Amino acid sequence: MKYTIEENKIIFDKNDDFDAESILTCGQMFRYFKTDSGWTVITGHERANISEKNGKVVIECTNPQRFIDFFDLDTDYAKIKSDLSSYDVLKEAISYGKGIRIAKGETEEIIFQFIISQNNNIKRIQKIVEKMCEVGDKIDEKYNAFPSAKKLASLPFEWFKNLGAGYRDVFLYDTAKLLSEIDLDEKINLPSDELYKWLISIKGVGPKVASCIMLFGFHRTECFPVDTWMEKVYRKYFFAGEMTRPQISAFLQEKFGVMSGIVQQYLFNFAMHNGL
DNA sequence: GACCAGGTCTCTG
DNA sequence: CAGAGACATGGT
Repeated sequence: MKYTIEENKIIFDKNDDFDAESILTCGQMFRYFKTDSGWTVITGHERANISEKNGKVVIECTNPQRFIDFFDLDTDYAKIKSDLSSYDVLKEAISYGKGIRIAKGETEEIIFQFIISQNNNIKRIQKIVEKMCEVGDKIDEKYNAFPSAKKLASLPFEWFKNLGAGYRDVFLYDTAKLLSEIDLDEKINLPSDELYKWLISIKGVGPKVASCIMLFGFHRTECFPVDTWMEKVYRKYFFAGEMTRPQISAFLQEKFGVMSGIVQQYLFNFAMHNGL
């Protein structure tokens, strides 16, 4: 996508390949906020305010380079959508969510946040996440960063109990200890099968959460997370016999290859917002 | 007051 | 390996 950088702003023409609301609310991140002029999104220690003015999209932010990467602006989503539209079953979902892009989240916070997401709803996930951010580094007057694993590992179990996270509190506590003792950067270049095995070895991380972490936290687009919504989608549009969720994931992954994660987001977004 | 939410863990056959 | 039940909490 063509864009220009002016000081702390990324600016480009309003177009069909970028829709802030779709990108932020399609279930790949949790720290976004509706504002008077548009949206605010937080990733790591960076903040962006997205608005539209005179046919331009303006991303005013703490770090333009980070948000060019975060919003994957150098990837050609027009071509991706064009290619994927050869599948009839995807046309409606792509048309509905045409402005979606897969964001590149911060790995560590994605791990914590998707552990919270299991058997939970997005509103409550956000509430718990923001509660955790009370102990995060200050970004500005209004927002804090999500706390680091090291910071979390320094807090007593009692603190986790009071998050309102329910039975997931022990998962968060254990994961904080675990992540504070390793170097996540060493995981970035692991082959996907090894990365997956490592992730599901974490308590509270199963096949679905591991897939989400790989897709949103490691940008492994060959992953196909299957949750309640995707199971419904499978039954309605792809049914090829009774399967468990991991089997459905493998089946669709086989079908869509490296496009899996992107396909999944179009379908998930469409299913969630249209109820199926 | 069930039922569900971007599931996972543990135990069992 | 697949199936069943438990699991905290908050919203319809």
